[in-house]
Amino acid sequence: MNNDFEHLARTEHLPTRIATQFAKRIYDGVLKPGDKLPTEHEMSKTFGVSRTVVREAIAQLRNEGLVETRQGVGAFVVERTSRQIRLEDGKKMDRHAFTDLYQLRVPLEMEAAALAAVNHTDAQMEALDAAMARMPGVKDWGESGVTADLDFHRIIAEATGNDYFVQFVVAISERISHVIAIARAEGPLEDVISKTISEHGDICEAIRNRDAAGARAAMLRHLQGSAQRVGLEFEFVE
Amino acid sequence: MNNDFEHLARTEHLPTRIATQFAKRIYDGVLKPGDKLPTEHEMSKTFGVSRTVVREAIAQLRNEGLVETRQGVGAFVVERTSRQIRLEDGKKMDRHAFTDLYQLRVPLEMEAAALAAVNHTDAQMEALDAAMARMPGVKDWGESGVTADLDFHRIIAEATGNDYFVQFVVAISERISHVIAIARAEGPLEDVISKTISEHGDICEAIRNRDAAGARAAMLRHLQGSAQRVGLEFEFVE
DNA sequence: GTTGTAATGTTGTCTGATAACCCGATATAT
DNA sequence: ATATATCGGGTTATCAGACAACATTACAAC
Repeated sequence: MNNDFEHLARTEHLPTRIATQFAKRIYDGVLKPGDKLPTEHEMSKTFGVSRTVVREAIAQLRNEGLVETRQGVGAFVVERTSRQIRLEDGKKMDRHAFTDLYQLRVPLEMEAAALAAVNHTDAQMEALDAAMARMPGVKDWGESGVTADLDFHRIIAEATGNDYFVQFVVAISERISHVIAIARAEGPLEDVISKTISEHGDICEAIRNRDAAGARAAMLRHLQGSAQRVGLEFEFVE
Repeated sequence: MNNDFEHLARTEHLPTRIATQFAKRIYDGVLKPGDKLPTEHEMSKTFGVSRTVVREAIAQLRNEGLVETRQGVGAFVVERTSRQIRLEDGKKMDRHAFTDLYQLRVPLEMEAAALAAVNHTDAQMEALDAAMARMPGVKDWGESGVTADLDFHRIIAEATGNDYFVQFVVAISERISHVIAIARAEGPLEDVISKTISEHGDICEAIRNRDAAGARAAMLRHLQGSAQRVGLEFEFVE
């Protein structure tokens, strides 16, 4: 069987090529929400591939939240408002991508800290204290250290009362922390930990006092300190 | 053939059930990065489903960025640092989810405006002016109005020089704008448009003058104004 | 007019086969 | 002895055709 994809990347496998093609049509508005995609049989015929491949392509679109399938009926383009928010990011985590991601992280976490200061519950404050209490026990910056740091940031995000912050902060900080754990620090470990604890403490206190501006500032100092400890420059416009 | 999924939701179709199961194992650390998944044949046998289903399940995991497959070798759990950033968001866009998303948008776009003020190129400034010039022609807040507004915000994001901002801002503002287009405004359309133009103008000028703080403030005013025009309250901690 | 039923089209799943590919083992050549 | 070439087994990728499950529509029966 001949296929019609000579103009596309040879490396990508068939289902991805087809899915990409339809994704483009959807984003470009050629296929509008509610529109029905061709049947699997039709697509199989027009693209010159087996139904297996077509099905996998459609599954991909479904996973990306672009279409939804109904058995016995067909595949339909979903409403824009109910699409997933997702970031493609094939990029390697080189130094450049890393600083860019860090740059995005900063305003998010600052705002999260501010909102947490205003909105946190008593239970969340306790959870934050508990997370802090775990820090001094950290002996290396492997699993336990990273996890403890991650927990701290996640709990703050949760204290905003806004689930979007939790998802974004967790996704981003998780990714960054693991890089940090590898790219690791200049200077002795004790210094890193003690400084981290001290900065976390500042944030903690500001939140406890429901001091939004203070929390924001403390978070900025922490992120700047953390970045500096791994020898990273990032631009934050005052 | 009998299957072993009675304990799971009956509604989900087979591939999703299997994929979910493996995703859980990965997130729980039972399967660590680098680990090899069972072969398709094995999984087919142990789960009591056909290889078609297994393949689709694996494709789903691959789309979620959790595993990567190598032809002739197998499927492997990917490193955490190279996983996609993605936000699950099955939620309906009710008023509550909308304000939450808006709350996330604000600090992002403020920072984007500030960075754009510092980093923009001449070409990007021209693109911004061009986008502004298109606004007065908007007659309704349907396709053209939404697109023009979206363009404005996207160009600012691009002017940060940081691709992550582009992706986040586009994903979020796109989603919000389409809701706004529907939920539409109290008050006459001319007012909405003229106010939008005026606020965009302020942002534009601040960016032109490379006034980061001004851009940030102007963006905040714009977002607050925009929210207010659709009768939305949101919390932004000063 | 409503309800039951058959027909049809579509997605979901199954089965078995072939092609493309990777990797290690063995054989061969230098 | 080392390097290279070839082969074989295992795995994923794709193909082909079938049946099952489900939705929609049209039509028949009441």
